[in-house]
Amino acid sequence: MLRPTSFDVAERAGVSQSTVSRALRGSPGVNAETRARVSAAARELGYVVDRHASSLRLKSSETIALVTICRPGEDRSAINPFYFALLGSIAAATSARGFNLLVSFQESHDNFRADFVASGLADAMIVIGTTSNRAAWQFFADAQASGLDFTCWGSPGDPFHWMRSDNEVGGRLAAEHLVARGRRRIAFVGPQQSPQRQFDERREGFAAALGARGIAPIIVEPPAAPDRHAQGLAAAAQLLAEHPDVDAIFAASDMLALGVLQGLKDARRRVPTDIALIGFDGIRAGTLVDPALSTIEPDLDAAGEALVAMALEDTGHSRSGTRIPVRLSLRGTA
Amino acid sequence: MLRPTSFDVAERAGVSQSTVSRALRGSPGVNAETRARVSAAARELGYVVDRHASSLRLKSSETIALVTICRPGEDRSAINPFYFALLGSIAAATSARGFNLLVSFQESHDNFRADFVASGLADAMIVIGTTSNRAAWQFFADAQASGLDFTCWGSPGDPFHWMRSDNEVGGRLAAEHLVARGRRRIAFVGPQQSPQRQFDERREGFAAALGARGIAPIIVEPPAAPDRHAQGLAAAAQLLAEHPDVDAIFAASDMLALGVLQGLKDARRRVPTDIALIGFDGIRAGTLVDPALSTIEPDLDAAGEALVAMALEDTGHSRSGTRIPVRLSLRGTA
DNA sequence: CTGAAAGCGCTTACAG
DNA sequence: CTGAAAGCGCTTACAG
Repeated sequence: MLRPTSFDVAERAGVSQSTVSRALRGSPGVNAETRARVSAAARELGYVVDRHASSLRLKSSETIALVTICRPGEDRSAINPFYFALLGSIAAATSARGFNLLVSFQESHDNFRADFVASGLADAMIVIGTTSNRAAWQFFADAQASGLDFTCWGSPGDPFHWMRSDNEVGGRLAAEHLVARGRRRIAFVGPQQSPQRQFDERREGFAAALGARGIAPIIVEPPAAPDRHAQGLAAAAQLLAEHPDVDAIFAASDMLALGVLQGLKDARRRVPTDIALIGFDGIRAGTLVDPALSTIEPDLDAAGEALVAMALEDTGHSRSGTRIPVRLSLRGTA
Repeated sequence: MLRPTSFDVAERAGVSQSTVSRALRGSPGVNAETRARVSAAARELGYVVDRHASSLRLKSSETIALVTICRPGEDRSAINPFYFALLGSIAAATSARGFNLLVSFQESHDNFRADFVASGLADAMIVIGTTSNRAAWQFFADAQASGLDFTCWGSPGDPFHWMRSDNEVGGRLAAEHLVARGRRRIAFVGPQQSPQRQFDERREGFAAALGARGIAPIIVEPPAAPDRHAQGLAAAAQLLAEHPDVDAIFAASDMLALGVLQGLKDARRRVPTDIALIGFDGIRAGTLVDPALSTIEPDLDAAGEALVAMALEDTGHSRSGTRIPVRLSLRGTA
């Protein structure tokens, strides 16, 4: 028999179908012996509750939908590994609740889609991914304006319920460390024109802490390039040309930092001897380069847990604005 | 009104509920004017078909379940990026069919789970992930022995329907390139005791091509270590100690190769001048190191597409054994 | 503590 | 071409 139903289990256990349902759901007030008999029958038949029937009845699917926004035309291996790691930690938090995780990578109007909750497929939606895809964030902003509710990672702007790293603290930690190591000609490399606030927050925390020590950072807007790594590479070249005496760099993300690192090597600058470097994100690839990248590392487990908790909260997203703690992870470059 | 139903749409459009269903599903034999009226009413109400009701009726969920096996205790950012990239390409292939993707990361008996199809949540299941978690592969082998059907990436052994890279060709391409560049003291670094055949295939293709040119490779079993990168690091040290005159290395995976590269640098060997290096997988991190890692790169788009097609086939997995094409991607190390 | 029955929101065979 | 009705497999209020 393919796919036995609760009626089959009932027949085998010699009880009614309603009793099977109650016994298997762990409802109170089912005789222990009856429950055991039902469980045995279910096991023998290989019975598994039909989730569609169950969800239809309960009006809840115990599923989270996770949308990851990509750059148009980008292949999957080029997606910033930070988002994959975040996806993994969201999956862990989802699974810890006994929920399922539906994932969707979206990049253009061809595949923008936000109806996971409307169709009943998911109880809540989380949106993460590149800040650089404006069409995508616009699509979700419009969806939210039409009454759709969801939670984002990052700072896509005002209409969203968001959750993000403690970016200012991260900037301050980087600044304090560089100054304590005697660096004085210090640069910040990061997008100034991003529609999202994350990079601004990192720069502001960094600049404020430097300012308190009487230092004004050199600010470098990365030149246009197809991805953050290429931007970092170009930014390093530009920075060295304009400020050859720079002795420390804080990059707004690890992918930028890895590009900067390559740019410094190409220019024969020694890292960290000549120039110290700190990134932001804590991606694994930072440990694979030489010297290994020092970075501000958000607590990803906490991020996944907080995103899922916030998405599932129906009380007006009271936790919107919660900050994920960060720490300075010192490896080779600073 | 929260979540309008097809009855609400019917009332607004002045037709019966069955007509709404037919119109929205694109059934033939619905008057064009009626269809337009129904579509308009649905749009106005923000109606979306309930997927649970629909799936229950149709006995099909248009969803693929993807299980990614992890190392126990490993955090999400440590998962081999190859599997994240494969996940992304599977998501693309799934989405191209209009299917949903349910993902589950599993690492131990605490969260092993294979009932996605049995519960109706998914129409098919794909299993990918680390070859090193024997308990996990044993769990899925047992599940398959009990009649569960699914498709795997890699070569977990006989009971599975699998799909994998053209590993022998990859080994041959690496060998031919190294010999053509004049290398003669050539090593293979890779696990010999893996329960999976992938690494063996890469070694066999490599050794056969070298053999045809009268060269016998040095075979290095990586020492035990917590992950492939650490294994590669240790393997490089061991290889240099035992065969200081080695002039080329083919590593069975990119993460191993990145460890080897670091080990060579630590030993002050110049890459590729003194020693050439080729990895396998084409992960993004290989482009971030200096020099960038040359590698055998499987066609991930083809892999995702083939895995989904195979999982969805119900005709006895006739495509089992299909090989994903690979190409030699020459970057800096060889 | 257990059973008969209603109903979740669809899809489609059947009748017209 | 359209409508009334059955039924997918559950959960639970209601009755006993």
